[in-house]
Amino acid sequence: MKKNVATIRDVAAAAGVSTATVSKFVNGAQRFSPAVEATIKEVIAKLGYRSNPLAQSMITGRTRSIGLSILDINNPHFTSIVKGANRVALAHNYTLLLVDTEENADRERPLVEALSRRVDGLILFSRMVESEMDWLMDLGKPLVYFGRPTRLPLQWVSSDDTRGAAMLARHLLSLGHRRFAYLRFARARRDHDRLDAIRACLAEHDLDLDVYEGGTPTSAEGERVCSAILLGGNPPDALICYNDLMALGFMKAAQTLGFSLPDDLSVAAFDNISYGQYTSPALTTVDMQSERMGATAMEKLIAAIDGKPEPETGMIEPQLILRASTSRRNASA
Amino acid sequence: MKKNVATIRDVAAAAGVSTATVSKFVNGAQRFSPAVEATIKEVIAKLGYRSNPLAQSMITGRTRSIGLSILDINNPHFTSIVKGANRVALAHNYTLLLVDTEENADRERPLVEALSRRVDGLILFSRMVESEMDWLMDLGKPLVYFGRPTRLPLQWVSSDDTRGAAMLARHLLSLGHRRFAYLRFARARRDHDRLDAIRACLAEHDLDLDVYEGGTPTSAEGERVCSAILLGGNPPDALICYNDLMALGFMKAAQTLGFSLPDDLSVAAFDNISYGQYTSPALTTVDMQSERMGATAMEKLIAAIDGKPEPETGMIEPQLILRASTSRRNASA
DNA sequence: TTGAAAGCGCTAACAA
DNA sequence: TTGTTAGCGCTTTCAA
Repeated sequence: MKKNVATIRDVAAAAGVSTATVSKFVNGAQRFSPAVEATIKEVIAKLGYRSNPLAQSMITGRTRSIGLSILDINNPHFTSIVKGANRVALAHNYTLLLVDTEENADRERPLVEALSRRVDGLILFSRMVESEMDWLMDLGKPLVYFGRPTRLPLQWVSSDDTRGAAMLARHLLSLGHRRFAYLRFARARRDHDRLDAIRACLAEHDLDLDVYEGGTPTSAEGERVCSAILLGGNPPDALICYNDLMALGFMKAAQTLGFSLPDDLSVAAFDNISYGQYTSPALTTVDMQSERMGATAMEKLIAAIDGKPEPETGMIEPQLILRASTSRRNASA
Repeated sequence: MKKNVATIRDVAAAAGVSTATVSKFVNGAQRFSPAVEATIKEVIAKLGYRSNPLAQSMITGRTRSIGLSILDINNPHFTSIVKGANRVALAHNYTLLLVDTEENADRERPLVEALSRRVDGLILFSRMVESEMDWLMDLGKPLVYFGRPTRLPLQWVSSDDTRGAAMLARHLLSLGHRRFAYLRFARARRDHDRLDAIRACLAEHDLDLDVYEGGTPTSAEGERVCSAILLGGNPPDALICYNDLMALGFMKAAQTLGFSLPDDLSVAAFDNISYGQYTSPALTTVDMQSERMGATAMEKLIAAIDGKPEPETGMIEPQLILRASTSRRNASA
């Protein structure tokens, strides 16, 4: 199996030129006499030579790869981000190195530190609290962060969660809902933005918000919490979930409990993962433009690597997607 | 931003020892006099030294990373595979490099060739026809292939598609269904196994199979094909789709067309992606054990890298998951 | 137990 | 247009 792969020296020897010449040829660095060009080309083909990217990187200091750290590869929100980032990376001839920290903040640092030595730049989704992220600055690599850092001078890309949550809350208010609940996921920073924005909207109408704690941002958790929300003595007529996954689980459990959606209550969430279309009722959601977020982050990072300025804001506008899981409040409910 | 990171020489100089000593210390290669050990440790901490994995790999020829090439990161089947593979890789202290070829066979070769130089081994999901895959053998790296190669002497991991499809077909037969249709995705090799197995089961009962061609293994394609299947003049009373994604799309479109599932027809598919639980009716499916497949592939690959024998078969047993999208044939239909 | 020295495969001045 | 030379940061004999 293990072949002894041809090195640049083998090519140089066989072609009767110096390694420098071969190197320049391979990198298209200059023009050559037809004779030399022909022989080099031929020898390379014959030997099946391909330059060793590791050796190349050692000298140039560039790896042509980008590290992307996400929180859960099974969450479609993140795969869309990866998709967007990957497209841009490919277009710029970069390879993507992916790390999945599995929502485990402790695992992040070692993984990212190891990753950082193999790439030209990093894009990070993190659950670490900002006060414990100073080490990021010592990595010595360009970096783009998902979310808005308050203290660290990091490049960032963020969805406008405040805006998105407000849009959703206002829409539900306009449908006549008055008893609101929010199923949160407090470890996410965006959760706090969403919660605050929803509260603010409701406050304008002198309405309260019931808040339920979700332990993980998953459909299983949505299922688990369902009975507490619906049978806990103070059922809402509109529920907002931290993300679509939780809403999917919640809706299934609610229907199992005999509730009818959206007649008994409206349900909505965030992300616009595609599977929200396939439930009954289909899920109303706030599209956070995951793929665009990934693409934007990658564009910013590559610009930073190339030393180009990127003054533009990294804030991404969300869009409200209305589907059948939200409807006008049922007067009889 | 760019720090000049400490090298092994900086450490050696500051500690008053040779680089060789530092190297051995870092790699835990031998024992040292307490004095030396203490100073080195101290200097490393002070300088924040971390060895450069690129330089290390150049010499040792090992990168401690694995390349994984998948067909579509937005397909939960593949993310589960990645999850499984990543778990095992992490446990063995390997980093995962991910490549998404986006169902584009032409893109595979350049991406995989580039990847192969940066990793110790490769795990491949491919849409290339086997007759055009000989170049894989020249990569000079251990390799595990998803699916069963007929000619190339590759290590492989595969789901037992023949078995899974037969289980599903027999179950539908036992429910009284007689008019079967299969929505295929012919570019996948597994599709042929499934098709053949379904045909064989039906043949035992002198039944035919209507076959519809899907262009992509996506929910959008399932939606698109729906009307042709249901309103094409020969509607089935049981439809099997190549994968869950297609079934999700199909079911939504069928309900939009006014069909009632599973009363008007039973629908089932393959993969057991989690979103099949959240549709109404929930989707009957064949669990292909995606996560296990990923884990098994990684285990085999790491064993191969370590030069250990791995004689065990890579065939993975599927499991039929019964849900509400399949039911006894409705006599009035 | 420690160090000197020779590279790994390649690029980047600088000369020719 | 081509070649010489000196490394990148590290490991690895081999000798001390």
